[in-house]
Amino acid sequence: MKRILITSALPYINGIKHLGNLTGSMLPADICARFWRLCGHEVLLICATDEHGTPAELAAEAAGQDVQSYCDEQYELQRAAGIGFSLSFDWFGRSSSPQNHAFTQHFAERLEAAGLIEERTSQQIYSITDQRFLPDRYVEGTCPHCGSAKARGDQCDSCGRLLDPTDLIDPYSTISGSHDVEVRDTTHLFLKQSKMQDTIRDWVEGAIHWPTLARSIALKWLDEGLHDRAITRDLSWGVPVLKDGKPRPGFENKVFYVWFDAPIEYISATREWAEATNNTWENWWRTDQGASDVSYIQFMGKDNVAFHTVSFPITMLGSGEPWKTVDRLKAFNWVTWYGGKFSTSDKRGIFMDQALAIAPSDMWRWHLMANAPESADAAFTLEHFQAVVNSDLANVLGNFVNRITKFTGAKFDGQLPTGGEPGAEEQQLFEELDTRLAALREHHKAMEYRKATAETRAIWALGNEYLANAAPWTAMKNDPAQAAMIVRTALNLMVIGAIIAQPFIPDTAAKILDAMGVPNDNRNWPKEAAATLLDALPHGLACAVPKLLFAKIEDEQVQNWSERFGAEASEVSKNGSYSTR
RNA sequence: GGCUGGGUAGCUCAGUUGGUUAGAGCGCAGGACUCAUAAUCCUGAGGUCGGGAGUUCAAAUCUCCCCCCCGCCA
Repeated sequence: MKRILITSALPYINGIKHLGNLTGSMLPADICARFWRLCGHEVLLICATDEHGTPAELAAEAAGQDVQSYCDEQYELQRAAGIGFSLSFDWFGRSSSPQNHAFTQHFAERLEAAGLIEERTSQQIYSITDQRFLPDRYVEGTCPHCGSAKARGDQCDSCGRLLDPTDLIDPYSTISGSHDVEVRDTTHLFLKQSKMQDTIRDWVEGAIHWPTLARSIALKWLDEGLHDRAITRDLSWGVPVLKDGKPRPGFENKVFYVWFDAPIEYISATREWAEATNNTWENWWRTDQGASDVSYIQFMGKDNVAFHTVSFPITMLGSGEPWKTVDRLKAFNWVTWYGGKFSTSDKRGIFMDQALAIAPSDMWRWHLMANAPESADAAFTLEHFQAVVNSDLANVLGNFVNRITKFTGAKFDGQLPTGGEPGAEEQQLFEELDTRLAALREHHKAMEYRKATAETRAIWALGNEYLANAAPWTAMKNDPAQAAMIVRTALNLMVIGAIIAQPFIPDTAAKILDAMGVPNDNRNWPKEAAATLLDALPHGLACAVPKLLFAKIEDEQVQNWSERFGAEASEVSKNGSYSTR
């Protein structure tokens, strides 16, 4: 039995996530976790909300709430959405937890002790109206190079030049629009990433199980040279900065930067889980306390790769302590809404709660993984969703289950028939199933979910093919024993089809397995040869006809959703808000 | 401007270390069956593999140049 730690990138707290966010980390992490659990391994699946930072404060303000209660509320909404999608997190934590405060402060302390932290003073724009320092992207003004009036603090879109907010002429706050701003000195803790250059390079070069995309991103950062980064901010909501257990002098009104404390929450959330369930977190994260045999897999969107392959490892390795670092990681591209970006402000796209309100979670899970943005961005369209769901789920799987269970009900009194012996037709089926099961397993191990769904579907289709070839309705007339054997084989095949479908469509798979009375212990990933698997159910077993598994999606529904969610070939806006933050 | 990734049948995508007639699903056409959610099964049509040049007995697959798309970085 292996021990497998799986983390999903943390969804940001400012509202329910859209389908793209779900597809890029939370859903595939869940698929992966479910697969390995079915294989009998010990899995710990961790996720949490990422709650700190300016966007959270502003979102709370916009909602007319204090940050704490805003986060409390949003956390519950996101947790509920996760449950709605049957995401099997062992723990869904919060980066604002006391555990994360403690770990974040601990890491900072260790990094300082290792000589990797120093205080530096720099100039930033302070908005008197908003009473806060403005992060680069919240300052706009006139570009000193090209004169464009709409240059952002980090970059001018007009001439493409990178800027420092203090370069801007007549800067103003994008929060309030106020020009009542000034340049102020502010002191922050800087993490001397440059000193970790060689350590990180060695570590990345030893990471042989990473996809090339992740490696190249990490190496690119290293080749360009790591910059020292400020890991604190002038905010009140976040992890306080301490020195010897007390507020650090000069940092009373500062907190750690959200990107510093967020990944640490992977560890903290594990601790939250351990404390709540009477388990231990150390044997998952400390290689000196049992974590050396843990296999750690991370899921994330492409935009998060650098933080997971460089920044977070610097925190861990820089501490000088034996932390478990990532072994394998899976990064996804974007899901787009009809080729454009999902956009909250333009009401374009579907969010997790809305999705659940219009179709069952299994439909979304299946479609999103069958079209996962693994090699490139993938466009989500309602028309494609309808086509895939109707074909794969309703027609191929749903109809197969329905036809064989109904036939059993009508001709065999609803009992798994006995009698008859498998022949050439079955032999061929066994061989094909063996081949396909092996392939499916490999695709899951490789975390290739487009391929895994295609293979899963092919196994369901085997059921329809087999019935067409074996034609039990014909055999029924002249050779009842033969018909019994065919029906028995098909019912067993249906159960295998449900068992292997569990990672993708757990709710539906459970309906099928429940109807067949398959006990939980017998729902594990199939290991035996097909010949054995296809006569595994006890003869005489009562087989119920499950309620219709999938109602087809009608054209009128697509039409209706289209109008509701702004489906149209949207213009791709360069700065659309896709990211979770 | 630099760097990933992508550009393969109408659509969405596979194509391992270069090697016999380039594959799958959907869609389309024809046929079969009638157990089933007018579902299913079989067969077929359809591609000069973004463009050009080169290496090779042989290139979607390697090299060079160019064009287009998403993204990251400067």
